[in-house]
Order: sequence, then C-alpha cells, then structure tokens
Amino acid sequence: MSYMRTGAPRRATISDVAREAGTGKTSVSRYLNGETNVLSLDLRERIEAAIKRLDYQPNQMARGLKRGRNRLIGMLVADLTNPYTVEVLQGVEAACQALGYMPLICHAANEVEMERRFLQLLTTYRVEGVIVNALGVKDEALKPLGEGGIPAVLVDRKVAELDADIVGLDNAEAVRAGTQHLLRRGFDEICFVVQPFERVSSRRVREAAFRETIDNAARAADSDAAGGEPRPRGETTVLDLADPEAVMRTHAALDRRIDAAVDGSGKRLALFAANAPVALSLALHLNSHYGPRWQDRVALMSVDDPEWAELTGITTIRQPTYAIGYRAVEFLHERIGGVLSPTREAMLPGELVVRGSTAR
Amino acid sequence: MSYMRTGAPRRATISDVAREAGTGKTSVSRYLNGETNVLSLDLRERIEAAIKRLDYQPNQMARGLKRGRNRLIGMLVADLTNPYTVEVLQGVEAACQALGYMPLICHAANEVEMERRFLQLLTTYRVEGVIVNALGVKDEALKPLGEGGIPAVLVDRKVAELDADIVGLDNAEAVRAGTQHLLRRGFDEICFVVQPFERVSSRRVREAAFRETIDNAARAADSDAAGGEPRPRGETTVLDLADPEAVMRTHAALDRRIDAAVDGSGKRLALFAANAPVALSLALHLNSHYGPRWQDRVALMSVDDPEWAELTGITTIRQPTYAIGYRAVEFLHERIGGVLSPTREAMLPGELVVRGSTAR
DNA sequence: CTGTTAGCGCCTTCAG
DNA sequence: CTGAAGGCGCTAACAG
Repeated sequence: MSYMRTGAPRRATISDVAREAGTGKTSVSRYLNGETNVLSLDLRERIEAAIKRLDYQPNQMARGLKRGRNRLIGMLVADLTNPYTVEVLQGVEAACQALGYMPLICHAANEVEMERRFLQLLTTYRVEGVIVNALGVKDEALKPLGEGGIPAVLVDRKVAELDADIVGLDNAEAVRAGTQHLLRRGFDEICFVVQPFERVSSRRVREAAFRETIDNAARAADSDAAGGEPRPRGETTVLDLADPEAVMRTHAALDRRIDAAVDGSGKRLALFAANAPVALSLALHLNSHYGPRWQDRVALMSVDDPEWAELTGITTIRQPTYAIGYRAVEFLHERIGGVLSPTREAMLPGELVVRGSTAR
Repeated sequence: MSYMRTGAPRRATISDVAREAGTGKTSVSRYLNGETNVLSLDLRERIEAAIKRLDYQPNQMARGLKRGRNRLIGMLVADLTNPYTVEVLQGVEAACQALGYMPLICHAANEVEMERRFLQLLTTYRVEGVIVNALGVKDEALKPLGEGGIPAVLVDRKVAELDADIVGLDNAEAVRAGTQHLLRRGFDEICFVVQPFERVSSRRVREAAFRETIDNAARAADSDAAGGEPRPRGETTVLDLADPEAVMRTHAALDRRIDAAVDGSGKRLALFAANAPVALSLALHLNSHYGPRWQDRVALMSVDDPEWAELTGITTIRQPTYAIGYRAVEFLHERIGGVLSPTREAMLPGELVVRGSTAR
C-alpha cells in the first residue's frame, strides 16, 4: 500500500522551458502557437526537447487571461436525468470538439437557485458563450446573457427577457403529426398530459398544437354532413411531477377517464405524454394500477423516445437531439465570432416512431 | 425582432472599481476576500456602491492564476447514457456545492481517445483534482494523476498504474446477495451476463463473486448427503455491447439455453445482468424474441436500478450512487487539502430490490 | 529569425 | 486602516 504525495512539485512554466532551452519566453510561446515557420530548426528542436524533458504543459488560465478568450463555453442544463438532455449533450460535445471549445456542463437539477449560482459562476469564469436549457422561469440571473453580454443560445425553451438564438424540436409540427396519428388510428378520445406549461415555451407550444389539431379535426367532422367520422374529443391534463400529492390525484383522475372510456364506448382512451418524464410517470402508475397488461386498457404515446419505449412498445416522437446540440454550438460559435444578425430560430423535425401501443 | 450585439463592452476590472470608489486595488481586493473587518465603514460602503454600479464580478481565472488554485475539479465519466453515471453525478454536484468546488464534467463517451483528450485538457486548465470514472483501459494519459501529480479519486473502477483512493459499490457483497437471492428463490441454473470484464475491475469482481457464490452453494449441495437440494449450476456469459454482431450471437446462444431449461426441467433459467446496459440489451431482445410475456420463460435480475426496472418488474441491486459521488468529492477534498495517507477504499453497500421477475 | 518589454486581472508582501 | 509595487504564466507589440 503506497502513500500518496500531495505536494505537487509545481509544474514547469514557460520560463522554465525557455531557460532549459537556452532561449527566451517569446520563442517558446511562438513554438506553442504553431508559428513554427518563424523559428530556426535548431531552436525549434531545443525547445521541443526542453518541453519533453520538463513535461511542460501550457497553463490555459494564463493564456486565457492574456488573450481575453479561454475557449470555454457553459452548458446549463435543467435536468440531466432526462434522457433528452444527455442526448443533446452528445451533440454539444461533438460540436465543441470540432470547433475547439471546452464545454462546462452545469446541472441545475431543476432548481432555480442552482441555475442562478451556475450562471453567476460561468460569468466569473468568463466563459465565451453559454448554451442554456433553462428552467423556464423568468430569472434576473439571466440578464448578463445575450444582448451585449455573454453570447447565448437557448435549447428547447425560450426564456422571457432573453432574446437569443434558439434551437429545438419543431414542437408544433411534431405534436400535430402525433395527434393526427392517433386520430387516424381511430382514437377519438385523447388526453394530452403535460407538466405545468405556462412558463415553459416548448410545453406551451405542444399543448397549443394539440388543441388546434383536435379542434380542426372536430370541425371537419362537424362539417362532414354524412357523419361518417365520430367527433374527436381532446383534453389537456396537467401533471405536476414536482408535487407528489398532485401526481396521485391526477393519476386517479386519469384512471376514472380510462375506465369510463372502456366501459362506455368500449374504446381505449389515448394518453399523449408531452415528454418522457411524464410518460414514465404514467407508465409506472398504469403498470401498478392495471397490471402488466395495462396497455389493453389504454394507449400511451409520447414526445421523446426514452430507452424503455421500445421495451414497453409505446409509440413515440423522437427528437433530433444530437442535431439540436450540435446546431446550438454552431450558432454560439458564430455569435462568439461576432456575427451580428437577427436572432434565429432552428426548429428541427421530429420523427414518429410507431409501435404497438397505438395499434387499433 | 431585435439584433444581438456581440461586442461585449469589456467587463469592469478591479482597477475600474478602485477608481470608481476613489481608492486602491488593494482595498477592493480585501473587500472581495471578506477581510471586511480591516476596512473603515466609509470605504467599505464606497466600494460596495462602486461594485454595484459597475456590475463588477471578479475574474476567477485571474484569481486562480495568482493564488495557484481555482476551485475547479475535473469529473471524467466514461458514459453519461448510463443512468448510474448521472446518479453519481448528483452526489458529486451536491458535495461540490457544499465544499466550494466547481466540477468540470467531461464525457468520454466510451472512447479512449476522448478520455485522453479530456485528461490533457483538465491538466492544462490546472484543475485541483480529478474524479475518474475511467474506461478501464491502461492509459498513459493517466500518468499526470495521483502520486505527486494532480490528486485523483477513482469511482467504480480501478485503473492499472493509478494508485488512488477509490469509492464504489461493495461489488462482491452485492453480487453474492443477488446470487443467493436467486438460489433461495429456487433458481438452480443461473447465467451471469457481463460485458468483457478482464480490464474493468468492478466487472471482474462481480464475476468472481458470482462464481464463488455458486461454487460454494454447489459444494454445500454435494456435501448435503440427504440430497434435498439440487446442485446449482452457474455460468458466465460475456456480452460485448460494443460489437453488434457479437451481441446477436450471444443473444441467440442465451435463447437456446432458455429454451433448453424450460423444455428440460421446466424451470426458468435466471439471467443475472452485471449492470443496467446489459440488462437493457437483454430485456429488449427477450421482449422482441418472446413477446411481452417473456418473463414467463426467463427470470431477469440486474445490478443497477434503472428507471424502467419498476416498469418491467425486474429485481435489481440498487447502488448507493449519490453517496458514491458525494464521498468521492470528500476524499478528493482531503487530498487537495494535503492529506497524506495510504490510499483508501470506500465500498458502499447496495440494496436488493425484489420485484416480480424473481418470484417463483 | 530572436529577445526585451509590457501588461491581462488579481492577490500579497511591505511599508506607510 | 490603507496603498504602492511586484509577480502569477503567458502573449503581443516592439526593437534588434
């Protein structure tokens, strides 16, 4: 069993290298920055050797201090336990690598206070830009961003008072497609389940798209004098995952509707979850309430395509997560580079993944 | 639609504040560092006002450069898509907040090259310590860590040539408990499924514990002259998730064993997955191969307790992920503080979560 | 081609 | 109690 030494023997600095190579700091600096064509072969080799001998590694902090840029960008995420977030992250990381940035990942864990702290932290570390998957609350702490402050790009959700580029799913189109899928499959009673949506723009858009699609279908059925189609009914249910009591109440209310549908028309009610966390909450409850064959009683589909979707066979709308992350960094890179243009909006298309749950 | 300005108006520096407050940088610095008792009330107030007026925020980079410490620690993770990792992260974050560190999360995405790059990066940013959930490969890039270099703490897996504190699950005990649970439940043919385990210490320990537990039980059955107990049989199957071809072959081989067990003794074979990714791979395959009622044919249990475990009703061994992350930071903090002691090993107990899959 | 000189923003002696 | 001066490690003009 060996002992760990902690008295780190102070890393070599550029001066050490210069001395070791018998030259000045400037030449070493030039070498480091690839201005290798301006150095005599001899000098270059001496520097190279010295660096190797001292195991020298330039101090990024000092570099950043001098140059005024440190290649750091902040990635503020609301919730890492949401698979969506991790997937977006993969795109962000790939783009960062390609463009030479180092992402600082900050996990707010759905807490406003955390979000505030991290934003503050990122500012003091002088990151060159920030990618924000914010909680959605209107937050003073967001002020240093955008508009003359640190360049920022939003992911998935807009934030009041922060006018910045945004990239995310084409929510309206995705939910419309999903709802129409359900209608075509003959589900004429659909319940859209979503977390409290007033403050989160993507949820708001999804909910609105659902209502609109249903309303349009209802109107169409009305005007279809022949009356072949039944008039679809749609309703929005709010599921507040942050409040266990409320969750139980909502679950119970849904159970009643499910039972009423089966006992009445004999048809399955369709539950359309606005995202994966909601879908999981529903699936867990239904499974425990109705048993493993719960899908005989109710159809579930969801925005987001978590790993368990295939396992349980529910239809989903897969988000282009990787592309979202990648694009966000590209936008940010342009802003950091000084691009001046109106704020942009990239709404990427989702993909409907049809599985057994929405079979007739 | 508004335009974004990018020409950030250069943030205020300590000199600006000093000038604005009509004093010297020293006093401002003192104010910032809480040496507030050494300042006259008047001066303190002027500084406070100036800071507010200029919206001044000290530059951490410059601070770090001067002080030689920047409160940054690196968190190198092998795979963020593994729920285990995210859960550990929560503990890490909580501890960092409590101890005043800022974790830089680096995601190697299971690629050695990435791991190398990040390690290098963390070094150049002069992080004060690193928490390493390494890929497990023997890697030159790990050399700057531990022993006289940057303090490091390992999570879950040891790494050859890096002698550092380590914290993780008490793998041996956990797998023993799991295996014994299966035996008690009457499963006498058990297949332990694990990713290639030679190079990853935790997998190695888990596999060994499985073998040992089975062997002991077999011996006990042999010596039980009365012969009441059947002699349990255990086998290890390697599932290489990185190789799709191999995965298919392994799945098929398992199918044959499952069928043989049912057709032979009429008993269900038990599959014991060494972690969640393995369990998911198995569950997805079994579900598609045998249909939604696959659990009638085979019992599945797993180390790790992913979100879909409850949904599908499989028995698991939940890891104390949060505690693991928290403890890792505590260890690291001590090392950073200069604690000199033999390398420590914190093996935290898991928790058996019994669900329907292992019912007789 | 090469070295000298000034800082980047901050903290820390060391004298007032 | 307060401020001036020096330097952390590095880069960017300037001169040679």
